[in-house]
Amino acid sequence: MQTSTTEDYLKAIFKLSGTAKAGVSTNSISEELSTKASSVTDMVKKLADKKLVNYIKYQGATLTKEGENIALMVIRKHRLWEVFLVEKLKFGWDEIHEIAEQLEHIRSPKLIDKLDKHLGFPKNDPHGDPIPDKNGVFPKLKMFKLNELKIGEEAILTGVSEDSKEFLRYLDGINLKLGSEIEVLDFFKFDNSIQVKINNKTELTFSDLVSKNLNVSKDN
Amino acid sequence: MQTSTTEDYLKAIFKLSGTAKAGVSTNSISEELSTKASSVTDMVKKLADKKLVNYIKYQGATLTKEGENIALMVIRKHRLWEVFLVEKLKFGWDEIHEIAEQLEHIRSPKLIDKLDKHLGFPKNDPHGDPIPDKNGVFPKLKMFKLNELKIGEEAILTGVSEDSKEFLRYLDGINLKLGSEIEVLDFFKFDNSIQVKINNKTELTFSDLVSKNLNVSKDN
DNA sequence: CTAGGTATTTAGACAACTCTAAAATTGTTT
DNA sequence: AAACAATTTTAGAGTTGTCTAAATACCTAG
Repeated sequence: MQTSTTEDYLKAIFKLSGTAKAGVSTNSISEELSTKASSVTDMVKKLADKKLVNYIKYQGATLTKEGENIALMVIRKHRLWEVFLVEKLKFGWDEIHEIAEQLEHIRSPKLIDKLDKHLGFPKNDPHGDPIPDKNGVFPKLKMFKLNELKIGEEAILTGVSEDSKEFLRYLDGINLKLGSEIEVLDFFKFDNSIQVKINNKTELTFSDLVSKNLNVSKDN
Repeated sequence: MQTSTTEDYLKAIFKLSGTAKAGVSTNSISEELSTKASSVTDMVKKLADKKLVNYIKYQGATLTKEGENIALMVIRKHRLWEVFLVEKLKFGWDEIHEIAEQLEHIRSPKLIDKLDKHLGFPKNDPHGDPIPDKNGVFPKLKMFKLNELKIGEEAILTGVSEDSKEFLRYLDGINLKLGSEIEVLDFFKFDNSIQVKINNKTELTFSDLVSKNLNVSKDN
């Protein structure tokens, strides 16, 4: 039975792994967890002893199958609790992360299944991030360009095709982030511009060029 | 900011204090928490340093005002989470204690207030135990004999006046325990017998003699 | 009122996780 | 390819909470 510290390390390594298969550096883990690099080295060795990570000196850490599974279950719990906090207890999106950081370590498989059911088996957390199912599988999402959606559809921003500095700075300026929820409000035929609502709050209009370069995902 | 171990110790001392003002013995605490007496001595000294308990060697520990307050808040959290688990997640009464033991240590004053509201400000947990309010005050309960209630009223069994073996065995037989909820369904004038529903489940009828000997408490 | 038993405390050690400071390794730059 | 910088690891130590074993205090039966 792993401690909550163990779970924090595995979650951090999972997050930092992304798509790359290279080892996650000691420094990046220490930054993610607000600890010192030397503490990370110690812990990663212990996790390697428990077969939760693969570790080669000076080359960082990767998760084993088992370590990844634990990380996914922690993420599942974190995101389900976030849904609970927002939907049921009416917390604002900004207030929930810290509380979910604590709740994610509650140990009881039955609890999390019942919570999942109580919430109606949500597929995404309030930030739009997907919630792994009980087998650790992320719900399958279909990828689109934003300009391929129809009026009324909602999707999550999952990437951009164009990554010039100007473009990224533009997205930053309008506070559009990976994971943001985009709802298509209207679509103007004459110039192919598109009116959207971001995160259920901000309404704005994108030119055809912008919307072509935004990759979004939609539940199926 | 106290650790969850600290909270466990304070809660244990609170429980063991009861009405008596005498110090709680080292041994009884160690039994309550499944640790060794020597560990308790160590911890109690540390709690005394933090002004959470009064401790005199060989004479046990009592809570300070501050220690008692923390204990009450932990109990409040524990019991509110128990209500949540039963009412919202549909757990059985027998399954919730262990989970609530974990949830009671989640730190966030706002969380517990919102949970309280979400649950409709319950006054009792599923076992019938009273839930302290946010100032640490137990809801005041009025004591009655069961036969003094009116039709439609609900109350919690808090004691018995008659404690013969037969009587207690009878209560045991019908699965009526301290903390059980009793709702008065009907009242028969001709023999003063009373029809009740126990824990929202079982309906049965008590003779006048039985109902006179059941002490119950009702919110005011 | 004292001997023996029980409860409690002390002493020393351990496990998990953290830190600082110093040493080792890698990698970058000219 | 040598030297400097950045990263990573090691060594040694601290904190919190636990344990075992031994010492001490308390209490009660004879």
